[in-house]
Amino acid sequence: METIVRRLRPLLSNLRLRRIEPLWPRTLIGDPEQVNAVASGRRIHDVFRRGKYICIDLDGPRITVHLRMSGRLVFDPRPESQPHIRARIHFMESRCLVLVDPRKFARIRMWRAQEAFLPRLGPEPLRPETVRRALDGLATCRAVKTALLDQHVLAGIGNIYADEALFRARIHPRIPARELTIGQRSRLSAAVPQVLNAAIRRKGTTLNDYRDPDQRPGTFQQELKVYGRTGQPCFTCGTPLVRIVVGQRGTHFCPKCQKA
DNA sequence: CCTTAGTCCTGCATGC
DNA sequence: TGCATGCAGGACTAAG
Repeated sequence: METIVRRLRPLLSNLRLRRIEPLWPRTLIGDPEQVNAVASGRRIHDVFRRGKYICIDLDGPRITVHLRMSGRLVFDPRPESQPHIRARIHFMESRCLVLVDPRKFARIRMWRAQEAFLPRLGPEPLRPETVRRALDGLATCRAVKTALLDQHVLAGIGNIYADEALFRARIHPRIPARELTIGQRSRLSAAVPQVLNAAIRRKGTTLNDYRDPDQRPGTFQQELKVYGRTGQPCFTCGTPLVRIVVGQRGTHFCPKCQKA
């Protein structure tokens, strides 16, 4: 999302919104007529990211886009276009931002200025001190991996990056969050921002669907140590990596480096 | 409040 | 080859 926002910001700044056109009804939350009545004609003055939400601030209201797993944004697509277009955001300047999403999970939402923007999200996990504070605030017996994925605890960590951070911190994903030792907390606090910032430098992780608004893939998949490597040897110790389910999520780890 | 399970969806991998 | 089946997954909601 960070990579997408960085690409999107210069493309969208100062454009004036004409209309949001949902093609799959559930993609746009709320009544399209009302949404457009509020948002139409307004100028974009900021584009940024909060957690996994892309935020587009107009003069007053805010548009958020959540791409979930398979969503993509395409700016000014060629006329021949592509399948799975779920919504189009049209601008007065004859430009267009298209949401493509095979699985139909992505959502666009308009927020009025006076209402609280976004769900209650935890802090951004890009600095060790922030992550450390969040981990120390956890009194939960849930698995540490489940806590990392909880957007109320920290906002923006997805399944891939949770597995990668836990591997780098040498922590078993099922350890109850409140039972983490001081050493484990320190290692995880360092590992989470390390993984996320490295992925941002590599412009994201492209496994199947992910592309930036210019349709360029990321390259962080080359740096993955455990995610999607079930049965392959651990880069540290050679032990075959294991896949389990934690909090209904596929979870990849090294049974030797990440002891229970 | 805390936690878990179910829901939404389709493309792709797998197996017969 | 063709078909059926099962699985993945982020956030929300309902239920325990």
